[in-house]
Amino acid sequence: MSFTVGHLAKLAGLTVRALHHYDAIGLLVPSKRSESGYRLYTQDDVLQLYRIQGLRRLGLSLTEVQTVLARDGAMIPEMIAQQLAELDAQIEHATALRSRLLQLRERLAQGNEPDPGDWLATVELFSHYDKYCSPEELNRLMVPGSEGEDKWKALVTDARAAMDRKLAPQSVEARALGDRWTRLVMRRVDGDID
Amino acid sequence: MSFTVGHLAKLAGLTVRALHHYDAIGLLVPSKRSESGYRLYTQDDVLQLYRIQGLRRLGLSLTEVQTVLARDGAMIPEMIAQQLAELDAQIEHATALRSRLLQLRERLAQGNEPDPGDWLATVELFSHYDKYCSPEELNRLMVPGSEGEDKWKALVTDARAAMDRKLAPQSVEARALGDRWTRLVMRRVDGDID
DNA sequence: TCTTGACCCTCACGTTGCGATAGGCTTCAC
DNA sequence: GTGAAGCCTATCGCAACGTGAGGGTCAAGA
Repeated sequence: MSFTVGHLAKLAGLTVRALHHYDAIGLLVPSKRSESGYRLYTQDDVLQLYRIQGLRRLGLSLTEVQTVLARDGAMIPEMIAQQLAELDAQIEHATALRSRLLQLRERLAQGNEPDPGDWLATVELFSHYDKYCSPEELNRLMVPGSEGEDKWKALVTDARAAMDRKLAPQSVEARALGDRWTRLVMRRVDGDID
Repeated sequence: MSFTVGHLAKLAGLTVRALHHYDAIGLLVPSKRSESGYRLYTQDDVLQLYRIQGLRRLGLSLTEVQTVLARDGAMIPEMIAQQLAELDAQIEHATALRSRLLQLRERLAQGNEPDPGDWLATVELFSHYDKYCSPEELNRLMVPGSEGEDKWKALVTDARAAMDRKLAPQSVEARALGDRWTRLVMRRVDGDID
């Protein structure tokens, strides 16, 4: 009693190509081949495939599935813990991104139908705000004690105020801000600090 | 006033290789080259890179960024909506997976330190339960009105009861269940229904 | 018997966003 | 003038298959 790839694929709800792939990487090698070279899967193979699918449904990669099966299922608790940690990180990340998008959408909606170009500028400003006002990025560029430190702080303060006032991105003031900022950064980079 | 790749990379917080890549795919082609072939980025290039990074921080792929920039930022609202939808789906998926893992962990913890092999069996059973007791999968295999329909229903009921009783996966009863299930599925697939 | 259709086989390239070499110029500072 | 950075192009690698291309195999019907 054995299955061809097509049968097994239908049975397991995946494609023939996927089974070919599993075979190629050694994850599920059919126990037999017909004389003409057809893959023949036995009942044990089917069971193994179920195990594979079970682990995949827990979010493991094919490689991870392979090692878990190789170790005969020891270390499953560790895998679960790891998966949970990754999932939590993922969820947190996605949630943060989501709230950022909501915030941006609101901001764009308030500016009553601006130029298409304005949207881009807003996104750009928005992302700068996000990027350079985060402590991490500030630390990266603002080596404490270096010459321009106070200028940076002033600039950041001004920029933050501008964002809060919802300064039009095309305005003279906004351009001036961008200019100040560009000049500072260029000095950093040209001076090759870091 | 222009930047070399290295400078721009440091400035933007990404690698030289990434900028090479952006160049290769036409996302950010430096406006100039030095005589010896060095990439030289102008201020406008830098601004474009900021736009790119802004859009990337919203979760867009490089291709999406490219089309948004090509259309001069029109369709940003649509992109936002789409991103939000994808994020919601992602969050939902991750959350579901998370709760599944928690459930499994609990189940494994309750079985006081079983064989390693038992873990695998439990995962397998668990995943079957998950898979074949979901309405979607049942529909796929259980063509209504077909001959074995009632047998399937009985089997599913028994399996569900077994899961609830936390039947040991190695027990005779569990094996019998697995057998019944295998036989039914094989009839389906061999009979080439679908 | 021949043929048709539904299978099966083995390559092998495409996807995403770069990382990681390899082999070889250029430029700058000492 | 020479060594250390920094630049160039080109290519392989990664995850998990999708999607053909080109060609055998197998059961059934005309």
